[in-house]
Amino acid sequence: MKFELQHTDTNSNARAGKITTDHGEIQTPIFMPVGTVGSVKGVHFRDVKEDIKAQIILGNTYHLYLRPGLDIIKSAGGLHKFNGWDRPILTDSGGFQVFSLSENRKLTEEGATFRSHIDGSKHLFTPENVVDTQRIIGADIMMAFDECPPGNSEYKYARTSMELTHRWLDRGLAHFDSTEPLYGYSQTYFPIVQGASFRELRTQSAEYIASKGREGNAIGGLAVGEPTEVMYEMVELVNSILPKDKPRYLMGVGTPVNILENIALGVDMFDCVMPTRNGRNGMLFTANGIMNMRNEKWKDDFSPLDPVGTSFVDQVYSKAYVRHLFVAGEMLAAQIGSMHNLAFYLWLVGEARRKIEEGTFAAWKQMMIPRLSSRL
RNA sequence: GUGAAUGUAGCUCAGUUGGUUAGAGCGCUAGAUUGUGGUUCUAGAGGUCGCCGGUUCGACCCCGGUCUUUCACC
Repeated sequence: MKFELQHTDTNSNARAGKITTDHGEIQTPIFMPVGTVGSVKGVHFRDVKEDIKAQIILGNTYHLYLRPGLDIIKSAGGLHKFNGWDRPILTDSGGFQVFSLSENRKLTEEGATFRSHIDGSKHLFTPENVVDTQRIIGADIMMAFDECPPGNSEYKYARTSMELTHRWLDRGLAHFDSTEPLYGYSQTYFPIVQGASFRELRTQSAEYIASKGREGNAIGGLAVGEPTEVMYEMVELVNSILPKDKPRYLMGVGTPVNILENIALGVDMFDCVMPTRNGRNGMLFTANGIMNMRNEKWKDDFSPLDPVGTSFVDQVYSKAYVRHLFVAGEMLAAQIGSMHNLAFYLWLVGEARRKIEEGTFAAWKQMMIPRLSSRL
């Protein structure tokens, strides 16, 4: 993987860059649709590519390991071959899911034991076997196995957790560096900054992660319950320490406003379930504000779903029809909502990139923020 | 025709020896959702308790009448 920093904004820390992987290039800043079990829920890859214009998607180690399982993915020749997506894939390590989904999880120095949310079976994830799993999946970018403490964690817990994450990182890196990709293309490994909402811990963690000199770095443990302003404060602090010539990935964030604010702070990569999960349930983000498509007020509004939207669904379907589909519980509603939101997110980061290249990003961001958070 | 049931929120139903602002689920109307279990939470609106009369300090509840629906019998 290579990263080329192409433009830096004059009035903020926003940057435009290019990541090159063996599965193609990624223009940053970028949003990565979440494809947990190897699919972007409800959307064909034809549309993810051509309509939404996604350049990279996520997969999830925890989910893919449990189902369909590593034997199947290995037999298929990796996730790209299995699901037919031929552009880059990033896999989350499963650390977050072990803590948010599974039952009876137990942390030890060795790793995390947990019970599957599917059948209750018992499993152990370690920094080493999570590398092996991501080798089998064949992710272009794999993530370190970390612990993600809640946003309201106390200092002592946050510090203990961060220190464990750092020790796990060293083990994961050692294993990564001593193993080879399985399918003939290169893979890279991003470490993750933790430290909850404590400046001191975030500083320590960012310095530790930066010292590893990897090809890209991630910021985890944010947007997990802490106030939004605290998230921005932590990102600003961490980005002042992480190297400028490596991509920075803010995990799990966020709303359209969160994304613009964090681009301004120098973040290059984002992923979030919000466009898909909320889209499936009728909450649509647009350049002019947020629409809840279940609202009664759309029942006889036959204008296009989003007149300035870039997805075909925005022009082909009316608001009234989409409301009808949501109220009726029609699966097409979920598909339309997901496509619209993802296309909008990709438009948003693409537009941010163009404004950075033009040198007008900061002003554009200030103009956009009140619009993005208004309700239609 | 006779007998027995039934009637409470838009729907399906609880309800108390007769006691103050009559409840639930679903639906409806809104809000939430940040490294995804195709969701899940939260709040709100909505009822002259079939109708008429009676008993009682007080009736959704007891009594009489009447109408509705259902079942059984002749």
